[in-house]
Amino acid sequence: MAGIREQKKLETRQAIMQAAVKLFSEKGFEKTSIEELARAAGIGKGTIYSYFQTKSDILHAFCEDEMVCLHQELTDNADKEIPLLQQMVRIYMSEFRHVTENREFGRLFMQETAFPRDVDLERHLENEDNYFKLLFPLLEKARERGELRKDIDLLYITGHFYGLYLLLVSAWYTGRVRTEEAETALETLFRQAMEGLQPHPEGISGEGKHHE
Amino acid sequence: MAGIREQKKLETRQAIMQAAVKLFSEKGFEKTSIEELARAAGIGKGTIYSYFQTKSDILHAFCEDEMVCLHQELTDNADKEIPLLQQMVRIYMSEFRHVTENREFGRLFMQETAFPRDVDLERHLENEDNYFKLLFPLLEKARERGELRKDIDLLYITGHFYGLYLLLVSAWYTGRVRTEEAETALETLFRQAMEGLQPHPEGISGEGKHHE
DNA sequence: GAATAAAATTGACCATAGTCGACTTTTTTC
DNA sequence: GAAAAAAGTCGACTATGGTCAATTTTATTC
Repeated sequence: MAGIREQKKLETRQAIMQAAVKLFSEKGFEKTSIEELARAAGIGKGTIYSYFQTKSDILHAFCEDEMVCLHQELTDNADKEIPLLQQMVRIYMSEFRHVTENREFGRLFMQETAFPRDVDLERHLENEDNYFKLLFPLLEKARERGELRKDIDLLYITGHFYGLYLLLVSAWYTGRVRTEEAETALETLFRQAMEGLQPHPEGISGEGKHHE
Repeated sequence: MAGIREQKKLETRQAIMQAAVKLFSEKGFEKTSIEELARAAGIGKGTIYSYFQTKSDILHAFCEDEMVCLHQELTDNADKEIPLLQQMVRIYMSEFRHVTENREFGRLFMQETAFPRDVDLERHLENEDNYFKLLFPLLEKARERGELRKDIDLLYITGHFYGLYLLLVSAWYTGRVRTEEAETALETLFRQAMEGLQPHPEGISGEGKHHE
């Protein structure tokens, strides 16, 4: 019976994660010691390190679980027919809400996601690939509908949206954008990215170039 | 005579910074202990904490010195007459080179810059303001030349460029962009942001800059 | 220049992230 | 089912970031 062991491993991991979520939420990440966490999970301190390499790994594991769940949800609910702009706002706002739900969790997650340590690269790239799998079909559809230029690599397109998303989260952490304003801000940024920052050649959509 | 004391304070700070740069470069940030650093600077461990609040503060102090220096340089060398696109590429590439010169330094700096801890907010905002002071005049000039839409807030314009810069650095840390490719990638992204991601109404490919 | 006040320095000390070899439990082998 | 092997658990131990009361150095007052 090779089952008992694996069963137990899963349960222990669960116990750690549950204790972590509870304690981190109650007292914050920094204020929770590993020893305390171990006690709360009903195991020894050393055991934690056979499930996670570092303290922040525990946090990341949680965030990643959330993200996987979120991606699944997004994949299922993706409405491929509404305009790309709205699709993107919807997707990134879901992520935004998850990330900013707990300020400290989110900060560590973003720091690690945007500028990962070399140790975490592999895990990170895998995660990123999931993203592309989610986004590319949507972008292709949008392109077919004529909403996207055909001379820009899809990777670059995702880059534009992701860059602006990073900006939004950054602005949230510096207090320049409040939670309530976030969606409007993101939509504005995305729309501007679609339309371009330079004036439109023949004064088409919306804005004039009235000189002086 | 109130001079001796202040003189010494400056010298000690210098000594710490020098030792830090040396040791951090040689052995990396994590591997250098505060005690070691203190010995190298010829002072006691506790003294360091009357100059810097935390270990990473030492790193940030260094990075900020660099940045101030860089900003000065950029302000002096800014050529307000060349196209905005090139100005922006030049500015952000200078910063990119500084940040990526030392991988580990840069990572911590970016993590803290993009998603600052609440403790560091004030310092961060001050830094950001310097940025705006550098960029706004350039953007205004560009706008006068008809290179920028007039219906977008300048803050948003800087946001677009900064977001794409964040993306570039992020892509560098994940290995998706190599150092040699960075400038081309950034220029491409910036140009696309200027032109917009959606097809141009009259099939004009974006060169439609009838200036002069 | 002696006495006093203020500022700066220090290293012993504390808390805790992470390690490691001894120990316990499960699985495999015969 | 007993013995050996493998996998998992544990907490004492190490290393280090950060604190603080005692000490030394500098400035001020008379």
